[in-house]
Amino acid sequence: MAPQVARRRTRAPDATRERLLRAAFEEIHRHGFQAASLDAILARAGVTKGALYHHFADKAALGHAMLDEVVTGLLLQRWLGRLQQSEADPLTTLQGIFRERAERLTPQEVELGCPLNNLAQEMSPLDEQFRGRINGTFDTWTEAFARALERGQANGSVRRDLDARRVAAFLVAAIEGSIGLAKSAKSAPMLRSNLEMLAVFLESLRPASAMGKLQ
Amino acid sequence: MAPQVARRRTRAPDATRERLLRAAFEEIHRHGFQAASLDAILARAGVTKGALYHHFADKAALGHAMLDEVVTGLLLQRWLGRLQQSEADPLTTLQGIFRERAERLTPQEVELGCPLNNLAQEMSPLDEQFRGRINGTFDTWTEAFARALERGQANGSVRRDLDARRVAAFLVAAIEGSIGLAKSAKSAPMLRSNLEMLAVFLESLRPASAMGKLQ
DNA sequence: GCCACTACAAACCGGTCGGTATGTATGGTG
DNA sequence: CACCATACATACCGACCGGTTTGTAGTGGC
Repeated sequence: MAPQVARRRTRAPDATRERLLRAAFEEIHRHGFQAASLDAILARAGVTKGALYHHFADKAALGHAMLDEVVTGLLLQRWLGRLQQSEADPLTTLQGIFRERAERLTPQEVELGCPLNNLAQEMSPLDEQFRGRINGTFDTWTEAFARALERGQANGSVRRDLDARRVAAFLVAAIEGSIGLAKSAKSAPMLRSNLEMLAVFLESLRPASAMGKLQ
Repeated sequence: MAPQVARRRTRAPDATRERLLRAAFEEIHRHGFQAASLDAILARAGVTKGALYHHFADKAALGHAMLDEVVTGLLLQRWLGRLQQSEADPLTTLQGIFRERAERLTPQEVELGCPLNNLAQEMSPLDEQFRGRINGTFDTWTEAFARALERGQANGSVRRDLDARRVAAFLVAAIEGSIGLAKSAKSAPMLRSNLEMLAVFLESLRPASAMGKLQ
């Protein structure tokens, strides 16, 4: 019943799966999860529905795998890649990260926004599985910032009267909000300005004794 | 061909239109614009497709009208209602607004997030008409904050080395990011914490000469 | 070199979507 | 009171959606 006339390439299941994940990422990044069409994803990946449903149970499973295997890694690499191995004090390191992100903005980042936050805003009220995974990544991110701040508190480079966890959560929220507003305004300068404001804000987290040499 | 058996109530075109706008607002707030079903909106409004397409050209027109006539007003009322008539200095007024919002959080606000930002994140890359309207509202909001800060700069209650417009844009972005992250975390305390952090941040915008009496 | 199983390809399906065609009840106007 | 534009209600449509079924080509193990 299936004519089977078309190309049949050499088999490469892992590569096929990754092509699907990447195509799903790109389609979903632009259209959102619900509005992303499987046919569009398949066309972009260059495979057929048979391949998709061989590798994934349904559209939701594709979305979950895409989150776990594409989005989370990308985000954590972008925003806390240099956080662990940096030898500077945590605030300087964070400022460096923010300013590096501001410099390296791609047009896609401004136009489409943060893939994690996009999914969060779309899916959180609709699907607990999505919300749980997304929130887990936000939590990892926040925890990493918080631990960096705590290290700074331990060695005296960060004010000790702060709740590191709450400051970290604020930073993540401000980053995502800045990306989102810049996307709505289609303005890379707006995003750069907000990231710079965050870097300046970080300066206010240094102990008073350290303020002198910086002003 | 149309049996016309059902109830036909008294005519009230304005009320019907408003019922449609309100139903659209609620469905879209939860599901997003693209995923919001016209049938669900009609069921919620208690009218039929004939009524909808009598009042609006298509789904997009309904969305645009809903933005202009429901969302924008709601947002500006929430976030800059008391900004004009307050007699306190602008920073204190803004702190009051943030803390009042933190106290008056409804479960719906935390679960569903900001309707304007939801639409912004979903529709900005897909539809210039949506993006333009949404961005206009963000702009009005930012401008109102900026003008309040400028008034403070004029009367000496706000530092003059700040770019009021950029600070205002940062505030709006941080607010939206905070709402978005709290929605993902399903956490009203997180939103309250972030709004409080913003209020504290505002304190740092006072001139140095005014710092003494506050610390 | 055959075989069993994996990794797909292609056709197909019911359901839902936004949108339209058509008809009619309502209520102001002459 | 006749008329007619307005304000709907209902039935219907093609397109597309996610998902399933069916068939088969590639491929490692023996």
